[in-house]
Amino acid sequence: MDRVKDIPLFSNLSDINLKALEKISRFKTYSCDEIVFYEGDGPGTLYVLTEGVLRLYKTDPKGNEVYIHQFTPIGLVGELACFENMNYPATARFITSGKILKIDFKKLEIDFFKNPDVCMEIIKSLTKKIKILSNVIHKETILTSEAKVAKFIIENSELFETLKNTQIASILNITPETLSRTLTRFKKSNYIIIEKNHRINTLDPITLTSIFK
Amino acid sequence: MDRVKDIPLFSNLSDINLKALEKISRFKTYSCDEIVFYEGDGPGTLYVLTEGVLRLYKTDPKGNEVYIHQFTPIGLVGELACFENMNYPATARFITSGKILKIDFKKLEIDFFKNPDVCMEIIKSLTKKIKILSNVIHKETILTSEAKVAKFIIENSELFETLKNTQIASILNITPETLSRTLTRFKKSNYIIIEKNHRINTLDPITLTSIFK
DNA sequence: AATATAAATTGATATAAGTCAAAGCTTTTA
DNA sequence: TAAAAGCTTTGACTTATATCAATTTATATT
Repeated sequence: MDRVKDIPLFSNLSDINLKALEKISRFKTYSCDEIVFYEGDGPGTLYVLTEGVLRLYKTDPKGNEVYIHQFTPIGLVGELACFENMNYPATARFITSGKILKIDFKKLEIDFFKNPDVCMEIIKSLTKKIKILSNVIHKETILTSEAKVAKFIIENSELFETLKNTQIASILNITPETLSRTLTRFKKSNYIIIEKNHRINTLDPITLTSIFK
Repeated sequence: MDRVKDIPLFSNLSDINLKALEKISRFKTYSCDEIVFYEGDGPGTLYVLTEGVLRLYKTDPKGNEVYIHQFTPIGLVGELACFENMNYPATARFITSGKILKIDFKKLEIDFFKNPDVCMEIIKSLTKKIKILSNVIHKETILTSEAKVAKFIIENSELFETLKNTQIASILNITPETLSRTLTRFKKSNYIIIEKNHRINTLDPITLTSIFK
């Protein structure tokens, strides 16, 4: 994906608009761990993630990362800061290698957004983002650590095979110790079995679900 | 405000669209404490708040209200649930008397959103909402109780005159006891003075700001 | 003004989760 | 395959904030 018109968000643009867009944007490749923008950076650039996994997180006063979300292609990133002309509320860092289309937002014509198809795509993208944020709020304000772990087991059991417990803990914004203790409790209660290859076997999904629902 | 066309979101609609909209919507007045929708309710209705103050909150497993936001006119409410066809993620309750335009979302023509002005207004409304949610996340995941109170004093000192400490505590999602203890500490450190009529006098805004920034 | 009701304060205690440190496992590297 | 590095587990301890209860202070009502 090396062309602007391959991005669904822009696929319905007229050739004129497309040309204009190409003039004010460029693709950039990133390697793993590279930062796209920092929390607090001023706005100005709209990003379209086209390759790789991009992690958004905030940093608390102790310096800990507070996980917000991981984006996978294709998606708009940083539109809040652009549309509301505010600083980025989170840091974006690639956790794989990746590629992004960087758009100079200030040079974007206003009537560009008047294209109904673009509008609809942006609305879709924004509602998707609201859903993500809404889930973050639920996770961080309503769920206990135990409930977070139970929810993760039910909804993402397959990730146990590929992720270390430290990585899961960081996604859940809990410490590895708390995750370990919670898993041990679930094992002792016979809710789960963790097999040799770190595959998780959910014995009692009903009870586990009742912990977070 | 009793007519659909008085709502800015719809002010640019054609007469035909306006007529259609009027057919699938109706105004409803609410008294204080009335619930508009509960967390978990199925979608289907889009709300436009036209009068009053509408509080959105979630409920944690212990039954406590977790404050999300208070909306004042004019604003869209419940669009996430409609656009994403999911259950409402929070409960909406009027804390004053109020009025709302209820729109039957399913009957809304898709090409209705193709109107560029409506689109732009919806995008504006959505980004505003993302900003709100982004702030909620910041407040609830990054700030300590002390930082929440410091931020509230700096950004909303005028509200001390009209709100009881219990109400402020509920907005900050902390207990009245914690708020009281924090204010006492700030008073002892000479950051603030609380005057007779519950007016707050900020003596050291710089230090207070440094607590949450 | 006297009383009743509501709100704020204070102290004691409980609790969930984080921190630190050591020991035991795995995985990677050489 | 041995050594090193990186994870995971476990125990002891700390911390921030909630909870519960009693008291004091404000506000509203008669």
